[in-house]
Amino acid sequence: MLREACCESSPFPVQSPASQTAQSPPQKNVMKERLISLIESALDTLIDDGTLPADAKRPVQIDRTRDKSHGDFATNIALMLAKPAGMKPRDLAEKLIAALPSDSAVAKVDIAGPGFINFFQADDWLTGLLESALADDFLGIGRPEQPQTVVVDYSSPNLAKEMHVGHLRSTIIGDAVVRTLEFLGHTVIRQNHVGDWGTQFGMLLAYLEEQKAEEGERELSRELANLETFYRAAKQRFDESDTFADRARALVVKLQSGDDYCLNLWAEFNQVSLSHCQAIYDRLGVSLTPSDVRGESAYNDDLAQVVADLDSKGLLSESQGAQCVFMDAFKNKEGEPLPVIVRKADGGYLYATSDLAALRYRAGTLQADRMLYFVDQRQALHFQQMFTLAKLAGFVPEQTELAHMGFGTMNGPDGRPFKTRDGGTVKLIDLLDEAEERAYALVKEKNPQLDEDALRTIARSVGIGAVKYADLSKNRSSDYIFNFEQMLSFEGNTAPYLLYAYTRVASVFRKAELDMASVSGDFLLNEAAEQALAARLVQFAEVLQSVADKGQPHLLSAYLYDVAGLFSSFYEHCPILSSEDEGIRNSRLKLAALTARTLKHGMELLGLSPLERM
RNA sequence: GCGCCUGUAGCUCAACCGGAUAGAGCAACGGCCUUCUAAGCCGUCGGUUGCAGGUUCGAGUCCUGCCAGGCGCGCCA
Repeated sequence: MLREACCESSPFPVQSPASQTAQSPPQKNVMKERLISLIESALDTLIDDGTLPADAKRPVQIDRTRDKSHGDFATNIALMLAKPAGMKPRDLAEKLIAALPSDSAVAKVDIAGPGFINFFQADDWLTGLLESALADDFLGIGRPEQPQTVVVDYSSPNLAKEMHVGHLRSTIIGDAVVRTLEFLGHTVIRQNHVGDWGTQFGMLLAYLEEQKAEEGERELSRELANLETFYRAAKQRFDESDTFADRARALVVKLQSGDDYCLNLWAEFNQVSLSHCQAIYDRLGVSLTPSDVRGESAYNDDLAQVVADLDSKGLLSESQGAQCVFMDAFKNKEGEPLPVIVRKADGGYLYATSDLAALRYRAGTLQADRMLYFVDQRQALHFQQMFTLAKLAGFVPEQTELAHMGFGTMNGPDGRPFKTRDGGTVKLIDLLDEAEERAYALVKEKNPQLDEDALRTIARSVGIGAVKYADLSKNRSSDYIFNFEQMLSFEGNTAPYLLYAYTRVASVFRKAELDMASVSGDFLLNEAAEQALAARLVQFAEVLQSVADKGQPHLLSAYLYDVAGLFSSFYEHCPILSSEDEGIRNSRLKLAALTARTLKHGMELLGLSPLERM
């Protein structure tokens, strides 16, 4: 049951970010850095002339404003320094502004409210950013000076069963972050840490063996077509027959000791199970491939060494027959030291042991600078222990960032864990089927004139996209309520709304028989709707950077929803093709082209499939 | 018992390192299609951010204590 907490009895699971390590450096923003150095220079001036005490210098905070009337960026530096300077914040702000070096990127500087300094960026600075985004394959996103190698552990289903809704969040969120990291220029190594090893495989192999003898290969493939049924049948045999159960236990031992016959049987089972997973990935448009699979079994040969190394580092102690590591930071229910058990009294290894082996492999062989684990929030304590221990034992260098990107549970409309009507686990395949069917009905209702192929294509993009987007648009660490009606709605922050916004842009160019790449002329941003859209478009890079830093794709969702809304507003208020003035027409076409590319790239990073028409 | 987490509008969700008037969508109500896809746009209504203190120029955000709920806590994964 790797990566899957026992989820039967947990209607309201934990919702915490609980990443124990520091985040990578703050996102770069050229304008921010520029303003910071201007402010620092002004501070130096005021310190030199004695207005400010010599120890007044501190990190300058500068943020984007929420309200356009406050300019584009604001700093609270005058508020922070007012007390040490013994001045009123607004008076200090005034002196700071007077001391600011002039800069062509800054059009205006204001004092507002209690003493905020607001910066208005110059129009030609903005249009310069727009031009460079439009001219660049990466939409103006610079390449990192030091690309990182990031190992991302995600999806990681249990191969004993079919994928169910519990695997959705890890798979989708992990994939969106992976795509974003790659787009930003980092090297990503996907690790699908599947659960392909453990006692339950004895039961499955025993049943597989039995079925092969009784039914022959053809029936067998039919039987395996539904892994859930197969698992249940095996479990039933295990429970009702002692001889079967004994055989199952014997098979586990043989399997783990490397018996060829067992390994072949095991490989056969896993191949079928993995092909089911891959079919889901393909259907979902998830970038995982068979070569990303490195399951629990891959670490089997390392487990003894992991324990031996812990021992040689003096970390290991025996408790009630088990090999344990006790760390001061972790206490149990009696307030006594809480062990990480790495070897059971019967000699068997555990989940923790293979995770330690994986950590060492990822740091050593894969040379990870950073490791991200997209695993259920309920395993927060486990990962805290693993990360602390891996560094303590020297399996992972101190400077490597280890982060558990935990996520909450997907609940049904009643706020309880999402289940079938009779309380069973919802298979992912069934969920996706229903999403596509619902989308198909909706699309057909809107556009009955479309042919079957077009309907199916649109329904796939909308249906699958809706399911993914519903997840990706929410804060990862919270639980969320899964609701088909809401996610398939054409209104609000949904996949259909975003997809539709893109088709409207695409349609402008189709109508005009123009190539998006061939837009020309200068940006002329006179209308409020144009300015608002433009100002938001140039923020793409910093949004992606924060998605990569925090592992929170909903930041990108929110951004794209915002861009789509600003475009829709622009589209209503600013005629593009019918504009009389050629300069304005060209400018609007350029804005539309950059919007289209931003929306398209953004949606693709989230794993949606944008459509040219719908 | 100890630890972690959550509580924001009737509902579903936002709110960047503590910043300015807590934002969207749905629902309700009212406008806009002879003009680039109305799957759209514009507007109105809706809040003691669970409660009480504290820190701060400033608190949904930090601290303390309550209330409600969830999750985790020795040989499962």
